[in-house]
Order: sequence, then structure tokens, then C-alpha cells
Amino acid sequence: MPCDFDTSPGFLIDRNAHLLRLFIKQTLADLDLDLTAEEVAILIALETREVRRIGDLASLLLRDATTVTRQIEGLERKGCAERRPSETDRRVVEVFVTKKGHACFEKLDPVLDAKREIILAGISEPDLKTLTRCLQTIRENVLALS
Amino acid sequence: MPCDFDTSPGFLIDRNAHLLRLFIKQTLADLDLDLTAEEVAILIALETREVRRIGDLASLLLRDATTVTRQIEGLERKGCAERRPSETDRRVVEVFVTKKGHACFEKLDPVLDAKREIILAGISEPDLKTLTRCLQTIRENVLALS
DNA sequence: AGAAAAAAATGTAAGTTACATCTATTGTAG
DNA sequence: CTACAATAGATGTAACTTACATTTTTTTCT
Repeated sequence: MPCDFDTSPGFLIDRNAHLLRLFIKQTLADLDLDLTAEEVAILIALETREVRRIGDLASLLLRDATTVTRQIEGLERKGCAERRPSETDRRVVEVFVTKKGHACFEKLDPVLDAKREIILAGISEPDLKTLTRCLQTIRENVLALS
Repeated sequence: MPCDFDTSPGFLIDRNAHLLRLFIKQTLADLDLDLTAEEVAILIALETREVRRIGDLASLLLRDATTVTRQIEGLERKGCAERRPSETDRRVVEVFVTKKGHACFEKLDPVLDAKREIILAGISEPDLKTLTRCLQTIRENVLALS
């Protein structure tokens, strides 16, 4: 049984990612927030990290920089982010969260926080640590492949 | 720190899924197989499970049936699968893997099997069990949300 | 000063997904 | 046994996610 959909970590990770994305989408709809899941990821990165540059966002989120550019365009169109050229290096663009972006984050963050508990229900503290560590290991292993 | 990209299970799952998909894509390119990652998932399901109906594939793979229909159309276009109307219920379509589909699977399967070891390197047997169990739990929790 | 490198944007295109709707068929209640 | 509900699947359409190749601008390094 080389590949069981119920026990293969690869399939489980893939399907869980899919379900989590649907869940985020639903949460955004419930809160009446006009954002995509990826835009949310960028918004969270901007709010919780010292990241301003598109390239840094891309490496943090393990995405191509062009992908991030497009998603920031989306955030900008929706009035949640703003690009400003850096003063020290004019190649660089710095991304800032607008007031509206802050408001979206403040609305979304506690809800995600609350639902996280539901999603992780039944998982003990040590198991959660193991889960995290395994996922980090797999990530590094896959990254090292390319 | 509500959402850390390096420790949040949600983000880790999402990014790992992304990386794994890139890895599958690369593997397919290396083997010169003209299939998408999702088509591979369906091919594996057809080869390793007693699943013939589109609806059953959809629930196994946690996808919408229309999505599966499209992906089977892809497999069919590429000569790897074949749809035949069921003889007992003419609403039902049964999906079969063709000779070419078998060949693709036989080519791909051992490679994925070998690379699985690399991807899971450094994870102990009990940790792997915990990982699997946690991912199953999360999947059920998220499914129960909707 | 000129070449190489870096940051970002743009053109383009593929892959993934699903909602709403439609057709065909089967099952069932009256 | 007919009419209506339910089921299986296909189609129209569209959104979301992603990235490769290329271009522009600016900086860095030789």
C-alpha cells in the first residue's frame, strides 16, 4: 500500500491545506471581509513582522516575488496596503498597511485565534510540539531537494 | 505573537503543501510525464483503491465533483483514463485507467516512494505516527466546522 | 565608467477550485 | 403508474494561486 490517502503524510498535508484554505475563505465571508486567503497571509506578515520589502515577504512566505507583487496589488486595490518607494534605495518598494488594512486585521485576528482552538482540539501540548517539529523538518527536507 | 510563520501549524501545513506540490511538479517534469499534480492524485486513487465513480473520487479526495470531472477530462485527453457509462445505473460513469495510465503510474510510483524517504528524513517512527494522527485530527476538526 | 547584480513590475499562461445551472436517469409517494 | 424528488454527472463561468521569462530602474563592484 504505497500511498494511502488516510495515512500518507503528503496527502494529509495537502488535503488539510485545502480544507484550511476553504475555512479561511468561509471565515472571511462570514466577517464580510473582501480579501483572499493569500492576501490575508501577507496582511498578517506585515502586521506581525518587520517585513516591508516584497522580496522579504516572498522569502518569508516561500513564494515567488512576482506572486507577492500581484497579491500586494490586490491589497492596494482594496485599500488595505500602500506601496512607497524606499528613500535609501530607490529600487526597493516598501509596503505599509493602511488604516483600513489595520481594521481588517483587527477584525479577523481574534476570530482566527478563537477558531484555532477548535481546529486543534484533541491534540495534546506535546503532540502539537511534535507536529510542529515534524512539519518544520519536512519543510527543510523539501526545500533542500531543490 | 498570534501567528508565527515558523510555528503556526496552519501556516506550516499550507506552506508544506505548497512545497510538496512544487516537488511533485518537478518530479513529473524530471520523468517527462505530462500530468498535473491533481491528475496524479486521481491516478493514484484509481490504481490503489476500488474507486470508479466520480462522486466517490470526489469524497475520497475531498474535492467538489465538478473539479474531479474536469481533472478526469484532463486524464482522458492525455490518454491515461477512460470514462464508461455504468451498465447498472446509466447516470453513473465509471472511470478506468488505460494502459498508458498504468505505465505512467508504474514509472512514477517507485520514484515517489524513494523520495518519500528523503522528505521524511530525520523523523522517528513514533513521531511520524503522531504527525499522522494530528493531521487526521485536524482534518476531522476542520471538516466538522462546515 | 561600465558590467554585473538586485528589486520590482509586466506579459503571459497554466493549474486549481467551485458555484450555479443543466441534462439524464433513477427512486418513490401518491 | 405517474409525477415529483433525488442522484450522477457535465457545462458555463469565473475566481484564486502561482510562476517563468522579460523588462526597467537602480545600485554595486571591478
